[in-house]
Amino acid sequence: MSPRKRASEELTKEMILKEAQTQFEKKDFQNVSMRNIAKQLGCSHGAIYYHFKNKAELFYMIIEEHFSKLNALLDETTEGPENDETKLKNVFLRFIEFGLNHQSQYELMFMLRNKEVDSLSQQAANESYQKFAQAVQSLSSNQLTVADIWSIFIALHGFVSYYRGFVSHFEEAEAAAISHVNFIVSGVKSKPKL
Amino acid sequence: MSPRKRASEELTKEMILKEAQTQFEKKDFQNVSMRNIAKQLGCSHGAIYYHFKNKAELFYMIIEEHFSKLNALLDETTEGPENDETKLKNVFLRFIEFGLNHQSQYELMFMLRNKEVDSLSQQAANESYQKFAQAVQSLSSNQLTVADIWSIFIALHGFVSYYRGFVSHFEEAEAAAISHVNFIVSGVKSKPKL
DNA sequence: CTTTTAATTGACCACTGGTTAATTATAGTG
DNA sequence: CACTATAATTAACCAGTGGTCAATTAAAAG
Repeated sequence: MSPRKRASEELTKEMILKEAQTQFEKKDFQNVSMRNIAKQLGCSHGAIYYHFKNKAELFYMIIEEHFSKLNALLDETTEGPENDETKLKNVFLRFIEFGLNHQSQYELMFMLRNKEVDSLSQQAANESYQKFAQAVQSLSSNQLTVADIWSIFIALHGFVSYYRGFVSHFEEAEAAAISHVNFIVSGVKSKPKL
Repeated sequence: MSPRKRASEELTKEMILKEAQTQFEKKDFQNVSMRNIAKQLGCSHGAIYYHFKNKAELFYMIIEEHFSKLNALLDETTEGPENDETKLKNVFLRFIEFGLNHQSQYELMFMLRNKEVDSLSQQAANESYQKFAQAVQSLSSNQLTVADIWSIFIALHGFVSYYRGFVSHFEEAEAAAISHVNFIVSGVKSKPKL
């Protein structure tokens, strides 16, 4: 009554994570269930619990991965060959792009404050923010206070959290994103020069 | 096996709406259920369905009410006795205050794009936004484009959607809100005068 | 005092979802 | 080949959800 799969079809952590990611692209995280992940993988939902202690552990691995991705993205953009203002705009734009192209993950990373999100991911969020703040500081030739940079982040976050669910990919909101980024940058430029 | 309540204890639409509001203050809307509303009211959940067709109808009445409240708030602030710049800041601040003091309602009003929110409330959201845009336009002595005003709204929305769940009342974020509003206003002031 | 009428109950349905214990087939090992 | 560790299946449990409806009963109307 319980045939085991051939070795070639054996379930791996990676397969489960990948399928979860796939579902995250279509639904928000609340609607991604262990049972449905299993169904799509063609395995029983119980099997997943052999590889992951519980749902939280699975989801946590995913967001950890995405915090790394975001950090890498920020570094990469900051170290690019363009001039500082272009790079600053790119930091803003690529943050938005990241948020809109990984909406469910972004939600877990920056929008949930409930029990679902534990202190570990709060810490990861803070670290990513610090990276962001440092990038903005170093790319701007204006006097920006800590509060200014925070407001910039909030403004970008606002864009992502408004358009998420409304568009499914960054490109659909790209024009609006560029306009928003220009608004922010023009505000930054009004600050006194260093 | 089914005693009916005395007249003095009879259920009314208002009681149900009020209890739903109370629950909205503690939990986000996803976790407010017909069953729990009934439990707190000391009635059976079936009783609620005598007064409301379904959950959507109940929730919709609540957000309708809140769109009206927000509209009134915007009018009130715009028509105040202060000078334009103060009033502009107040419009921003009170929008944030509204969002943080009615978090679940704000979520339904401006954050949900799923099936849960129908086209009717989308329309109400647009109307409220138009009111906001007009207020900003009329209170600003600078040349603001449609895109600029949209960016301002997004920046405010960002504040609300970041702090919601993190603080439970506006006052807890008031200092940060003032700082954010000042950031926005200083950006506005860098635009050419009319 | 009797008949309406209106409000309420509670059982029921059909779901979704996480989690776990018992079970069994397979793969690797000696 | 036998044995064991492993990886999977199954079924059940538990807790919740929105929603429906016949039966009941309190209050209102006559």
